[in-house]
Amino acid sequence: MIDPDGPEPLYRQVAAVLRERIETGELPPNRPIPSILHIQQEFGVARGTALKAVELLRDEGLVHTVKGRGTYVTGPAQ
Amino acid sequence: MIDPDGPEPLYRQVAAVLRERIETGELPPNRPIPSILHIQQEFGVARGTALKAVELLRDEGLVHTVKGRGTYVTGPAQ
DNA sequence: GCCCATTTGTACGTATGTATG
DNA sequence: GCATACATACGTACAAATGGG
Repeated sequence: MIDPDGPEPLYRQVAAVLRERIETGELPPNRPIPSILHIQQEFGVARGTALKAVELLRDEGLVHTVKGRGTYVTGPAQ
Repeated sequence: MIDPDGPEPLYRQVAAVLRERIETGELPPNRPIPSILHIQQEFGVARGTALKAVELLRDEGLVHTVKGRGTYVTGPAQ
């Protein structure tokens, strides 16, 4: 899934996996993506790394975050 | 503000600026100094450099750090 | 309104790898 | 070789917002 020894930073690798799930529709619009804790556990990365990955997707406009609730896939019509 | 090409190490230059702000009262006792992230951005240095600058002030007793909260100016009566 | 769990945000400490002078 | 500097990564802690009971 992700390669800790690869040249690509972990947070970029994690972001890439999530990005693909969004683009394939596995994570549909207006639905929450996995929480930071879930991402931590699934990919075996630290909190900061998971946060950075989600931050990247947010900067790309793919997702939007509601504090205290979660991060959601941004629909095409947003 | 700071000179990346100067002979003085960056972390010392950053520390010097913060030290002056404390001594002039711009950063008053028992008040937080800028966070590591803020220092990074303001001075355009890396995280490690910002950390090292604050570490220097801490060694001098000018500030004290509370993990998870921030770094504060140490009052005269401490 | 209050407590509590969940989730996100922010913050610090530390460590490692790489590059430069 | 060493000090400086940057980027990445892990771990931990405190704060704020949300929602359910």
